[in-house]
Amino acid sequence: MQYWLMKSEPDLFSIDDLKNRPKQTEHWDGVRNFQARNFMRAMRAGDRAFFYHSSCAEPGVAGIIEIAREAYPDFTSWDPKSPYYDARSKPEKPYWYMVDVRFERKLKRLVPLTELRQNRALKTMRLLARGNRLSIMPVSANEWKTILEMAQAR
DNA sequence: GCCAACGTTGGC
DNA sequence: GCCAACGTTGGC
Repeated sequence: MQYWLMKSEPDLFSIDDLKNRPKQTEHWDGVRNFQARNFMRAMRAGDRAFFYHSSCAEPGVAGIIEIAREAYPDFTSWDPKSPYYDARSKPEKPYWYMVDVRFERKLKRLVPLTELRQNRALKTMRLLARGNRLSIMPVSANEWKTILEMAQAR
């Protein structure tokens, strides 16, 4: 099983929003970056991901989600009314992809970005790399474990 | 709202 | 294929 981190702006879509969806499942649309798209295509059903809250008062890791369906074409990409519309993408030749995610649980507390930065065990974590803006990225087993432990502390 | 950092685009 | 210009991300 692989581990991932997926960013979302909680004002638009938070972990509680996912929790309140029917079947606690939702598709992860709107990814318009090649690296992030390629990571999504590498995801397998059953993989776990951290749900990360970004661009908000307290950015950080909020909870755990499961990959419920592997990558399939992001249909918002050929919908002219969607803010994620991209003329290069057609139903017969999709350009962008999405996965379905299922709510697993919230962490006991949100682990804020400031704490992640202070933890020496996470020194090489991709999320914390200078200038990183990827919205989807892999997480190592050690990083995963470290962050789970941080959520239990305090 | 600012701005650093980065990805993408497009002229050449 | 280079690289300047532009747009976007996301923390602060």
